[in-house]
Amino acid sequence: MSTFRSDFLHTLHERGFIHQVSDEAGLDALFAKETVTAYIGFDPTAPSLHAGGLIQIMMLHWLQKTGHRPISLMGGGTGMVGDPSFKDEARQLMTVDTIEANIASIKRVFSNYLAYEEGPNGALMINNAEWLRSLNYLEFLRDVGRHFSVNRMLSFDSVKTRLEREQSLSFLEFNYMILQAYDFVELAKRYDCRLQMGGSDQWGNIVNGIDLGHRMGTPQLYALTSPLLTTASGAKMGKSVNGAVWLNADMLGPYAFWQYWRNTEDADVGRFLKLYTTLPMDEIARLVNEAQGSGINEVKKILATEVTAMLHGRAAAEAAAEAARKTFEEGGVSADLPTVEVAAAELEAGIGVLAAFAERTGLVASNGEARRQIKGGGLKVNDASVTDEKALLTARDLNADGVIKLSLGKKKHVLLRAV
RNA sequence: GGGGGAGUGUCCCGAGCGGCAAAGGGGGCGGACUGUAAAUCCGCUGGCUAUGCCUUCGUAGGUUCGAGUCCUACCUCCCCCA
Repeated sequence: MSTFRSDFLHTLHERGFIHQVSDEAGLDALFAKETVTAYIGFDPTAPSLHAGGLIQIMMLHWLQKTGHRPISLMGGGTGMVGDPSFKDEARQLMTVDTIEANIASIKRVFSNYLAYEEGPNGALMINNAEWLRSLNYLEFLRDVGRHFSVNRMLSFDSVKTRLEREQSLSFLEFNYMILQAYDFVELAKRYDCRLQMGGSDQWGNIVNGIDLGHRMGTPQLYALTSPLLTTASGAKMGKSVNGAVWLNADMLGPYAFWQYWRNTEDADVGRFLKLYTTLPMDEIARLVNEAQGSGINEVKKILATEVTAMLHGRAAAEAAAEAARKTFEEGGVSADLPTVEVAAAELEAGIGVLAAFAERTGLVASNGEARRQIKGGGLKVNDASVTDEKALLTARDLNADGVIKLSLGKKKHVLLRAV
């Protein structure tokens, strides 16, 4: 279990990526012997992946880095069905337009982690719409459907909750696992893809693909899943104070992304360094060992900067780190904080604090929320608590840099800039 | 097909004799303590042009001064019988 000969499995294991593998010895031997092609599927359910999906991307990254060929598979076909695994109700069906738009948007982050280039281990970006959308129903049933036992499909944990209580499982969704299995076989045939990876919730779907491969005459296929990641206190990865931690910069800026990692719980720092950065293992060990008490904050900054640098580039990561330093350690104002512009004339006339926090910057959801926060001492203008909900912000509140700093709590800041 | 039960604050779970903006949790947000951590403690957790107004308890009607609460129909789900 713990000693792998191949670079790839050895690396994945020591960094904590492995939850389950279908045939450890066999897969290890394969990786030690030849360049292996492996894939992970991404469903286009939103215009961006979030931090929860980062672990999958990192697995592909290591795959390529250890000399093998990664395939990032976009679910342009499977997205039309929707994966019911471990969901307690059906998702709303997406239109083809939405799916295509989501894929185009999701794709953008991959090139930061994978090299899409010619060559034996150049990464491939593939869309399963390519073969799924043109399937002929009757042919598909006869060629592929006959290999599936409904009895067995009903026994999977991934659909059990749906079957035993709550909501119904539509025939449409029930087909998802068949399509995903078919994808694996199709990729095996077209690209000699031998391994499918994914989150632990994908185990059943992946194993179905292996079985289908047996029946349809592919070489031996393999499954590898990563653990379902939660923080040390049990929260799911990828949620932050403002909602999901999106990877796309237009949905979550580098500064906010950096902040998410900066706020990692102490107990998670070592684990996250291994999973989400490419720092060498001995250096990670050194960092974690040296961090005594509050010294761990320095390590959290390294974590945040490394993770952000991979996604948004080194320069953006360092700008985010610097913005945070000015804001938190000097109590000052950094021009790199999120900024909202207002017309100088409006500011001259005066903008109500409630409007400034709610409508203009969206720091709070409504005027009512702003009032409550004022009562609780949560809103600040230029670092001074707001006590009067009728107060007006005017040009006099602009600081030397021509901005007004609005804060919700200690961590969320937005600058109001007059233009 | 027959019988029984259930759908509650658009994050979730859940109480609710006809006067309810609706108990209690969880989650979330803010405050205190700290280290931009965890744990703990405290406050808040429908909207608004706000001593008032508007919207909310599966959907649509009805009874009533007044309905989450009663009646009718419909939708969805669960359980038992066939």
